[in-house]
Amino acid sequence: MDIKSLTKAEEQIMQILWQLQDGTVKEVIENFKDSKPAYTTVATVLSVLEKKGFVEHHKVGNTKVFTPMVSKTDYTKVQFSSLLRNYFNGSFPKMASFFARENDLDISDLENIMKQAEEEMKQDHDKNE
Amino acid sequence: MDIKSLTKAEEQIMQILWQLQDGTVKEVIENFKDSKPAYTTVATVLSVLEKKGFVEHHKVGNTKVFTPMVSKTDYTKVQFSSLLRNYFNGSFPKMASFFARENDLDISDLENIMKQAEEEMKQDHDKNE
DNA sequence: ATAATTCTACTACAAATATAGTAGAATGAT
DNA sequence: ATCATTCTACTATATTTGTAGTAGAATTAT
Repeated sequence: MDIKSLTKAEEQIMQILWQLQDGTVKEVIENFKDSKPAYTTVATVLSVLEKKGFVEHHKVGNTKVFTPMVSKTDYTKVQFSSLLRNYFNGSFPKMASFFARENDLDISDLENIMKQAEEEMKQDHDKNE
Repeated sequence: MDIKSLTKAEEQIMQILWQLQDGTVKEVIENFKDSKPAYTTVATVLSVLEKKGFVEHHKVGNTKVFTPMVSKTDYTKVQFSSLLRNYFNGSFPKMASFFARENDLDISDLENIMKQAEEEMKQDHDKNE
């Protein structure tokens, strides 16, 4: 089965879980930046995420600890390819030039960016940030 | 007011309108690749899009011709920045290295890609594809 | 001008999304 | 043990999304 899409609320919670590695409902709430949603709201979304295969849980005492089953990297792949396909004709150079234009960068800036990308590549990028 | 997000169905129709420049319900349906939705389905989605400010229409005879009010480029900006921000820490080099890894590219491939990006930049990219 | 076709306006409705309340079980504090 | 707290399970509900039907107006074909 392939990876489903996340809704806004679901994505927000996955972002927190990816960052925490895993967490309880309570911990997820604590990591909400802005206004905290109700405990039950988060619990409900998490159970939807579980149904969708994005998380699993194990119990510690009577508390569920949720763990991502889809890595941020895997979900990134899906999102990235769909953006590339639908908005840049599948061409990464198109995307790069779009970025350059949007930020008023010139050729030398682009070259600089490539250098940084090379640096990034040397690191183990699989832990994602 | 800033640009809202598009749902799947809405996005599909916007993609067609962006491609056609403008079009009637009928023309939009004709441009559906796979199974064509009902006339009224498309009409309903278009009126939602109008409410959201994504399209406007003028009449030709008694037929509505819909025109995008948000350009593909503007919507691309929103989508692109949100992906960059949420999945690459806002760093384009990170995104570039992600792309490189995903496609087993090495440094020289990346340089090549940059060349292509430069070429893209020389063209008038505002008409988007 | 009458029939067939095409569109619009309005309405309908099931499924998904976003959000949260309540009741009661489990756990912890004194 | 009893009270307070914390969690879960289940239920609830408003809103949005996806999809389309129906009635009737406008247009086109004969």
